[in-house]
Amino acid sequence: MVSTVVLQRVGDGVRAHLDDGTAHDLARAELPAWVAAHEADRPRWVWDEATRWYPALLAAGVRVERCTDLRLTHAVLRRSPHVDQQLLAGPGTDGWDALAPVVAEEATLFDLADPADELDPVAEHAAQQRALAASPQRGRLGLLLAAESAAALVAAEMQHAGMPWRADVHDRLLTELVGPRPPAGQRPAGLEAMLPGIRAAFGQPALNPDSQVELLAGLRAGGLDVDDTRSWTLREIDHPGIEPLLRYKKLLRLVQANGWAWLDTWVRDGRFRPVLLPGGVVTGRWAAQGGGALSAPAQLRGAAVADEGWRFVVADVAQLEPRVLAGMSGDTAMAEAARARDLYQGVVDAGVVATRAQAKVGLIGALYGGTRGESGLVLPRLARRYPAALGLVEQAARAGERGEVVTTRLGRGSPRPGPFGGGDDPASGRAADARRRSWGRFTRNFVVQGTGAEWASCWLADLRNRLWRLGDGRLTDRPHLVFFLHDEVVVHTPAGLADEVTAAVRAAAAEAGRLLFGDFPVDFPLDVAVVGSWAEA
DNA sequence: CGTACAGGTCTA
DNA sequence: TATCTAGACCTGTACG
Repeated sequence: MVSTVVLQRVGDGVRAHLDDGTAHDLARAELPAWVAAHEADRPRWVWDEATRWYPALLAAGVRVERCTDLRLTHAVLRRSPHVDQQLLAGPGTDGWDALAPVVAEEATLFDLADPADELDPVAEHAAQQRALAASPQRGRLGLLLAAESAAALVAAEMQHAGMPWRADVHDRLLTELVGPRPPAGQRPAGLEAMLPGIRAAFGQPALNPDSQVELLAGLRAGGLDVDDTRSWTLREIDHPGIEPLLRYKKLLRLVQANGWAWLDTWVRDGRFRPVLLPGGVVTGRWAAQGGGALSAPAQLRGAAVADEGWRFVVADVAQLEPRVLAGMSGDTAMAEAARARDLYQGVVDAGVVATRAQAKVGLIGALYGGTRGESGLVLPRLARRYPAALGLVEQAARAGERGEVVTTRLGRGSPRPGPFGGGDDPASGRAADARRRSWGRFTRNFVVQGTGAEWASCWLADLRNRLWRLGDGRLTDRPHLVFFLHDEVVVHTPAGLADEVTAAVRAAAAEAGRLLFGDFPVDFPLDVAVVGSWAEA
């Protein structure tokens, strides 16, 4: 019975190292069947990097339960202050540091030149295991490594399945907003028709709102005292031309970012498949490439439609980060407020502030380091009532200002700052202070955003396994994840299993809370919707 | 003429 | 007296 199998590319083939010390050489084409046969033992598959292995397995219909993604785990261990870096050091360290995921499909054509082939996954795995075992935080770090690796599996599976996306619906939505698709290089008719009114309103017959420079000049020539053309700047101005101009800018932006060109580029065979990169952000959040997956516009989510006979289960956790802060600081008063479905209302009900809006800006200010305006006004009251929570982020900020590394709940370390500079003259001293405070805001947010990302990875990892057990057959025959964005998931499921999926999503959230915070009573209530289209959630 | 950057806007 | 975290990505424009 093997518990670990390290996979390594050797020439054109694959060498599988079992933990009984034996190794098996396989042809590349034999791998999926071999993995499928051994998956019955539920081993942990260890590979250099999931995007170099898992897509081909999924394409062959093979799903694995567990893996170690050495690139991701290496990155975590390298930056964690809880790890003795000497134990990780070796001749391959620089190579592992530099290893990048395979993003473009064409990259696989250049397999032969892949720098990953120079790396030794067996040696790296052994070094990582030694470093982990020697860490005083091995429990939490081990959980983080497992969660990070599971996230790599989720990302590959989501790309494999794709988000159902109806090009015809998308086209209809666009047409309703700006008219039918125009010839390349032309404005849609709906936008073109808005121009005369806007130009007349500002008395600028040649005004071109598509150019920021021309728009700014035109508005100033028309008598408006503005220094930029941002929406929130223009919104403050009382002028009859502003409303149609803002409407024009919003529609133009929509067409430019998610119009027909987006559809042509990113939707194939009824699926939207962005490249998703777990751990792609320093805080541990996922990054994405292609199709602007991190900013999928709410306005067009109606084009995401579940297949015939299928449904979406859309779930998001409200106010994830304040809840995470309550858990990691052990602040029982804030956990009490988090018992409410709406944490901000919980703060109001506790008599800390008068309105929900105050609770929201106050807490967001605490997480981001805002001190101005409304946020600054209510901060002292929050600090009195929630000393542990506010103290934790305050300490993280001070540590960052001193140039120290801060860590998340599970031990992800923040990057080290560059030199803050400074000098004898007042100007450079002020600049250095500004950089210090700026870095403090970053570390303040790092501990919370990063722990939020850890909670989300644990949620995903557990949910993934629950979903698998709900169905039969291949991944895309069963309920499966199709989208994830920081604190929101979309599951595509046969309609008959939607209720079970809903229960699974909730159970996984509860499990994630236990994994991170043990018995500490902080809730992570979900908003869950079973819908036919993403827009209905 | 290709690249880099500024400005802007979308997401959590 | 300070423009509050993390991203992606589009266009127009300046630059080498």
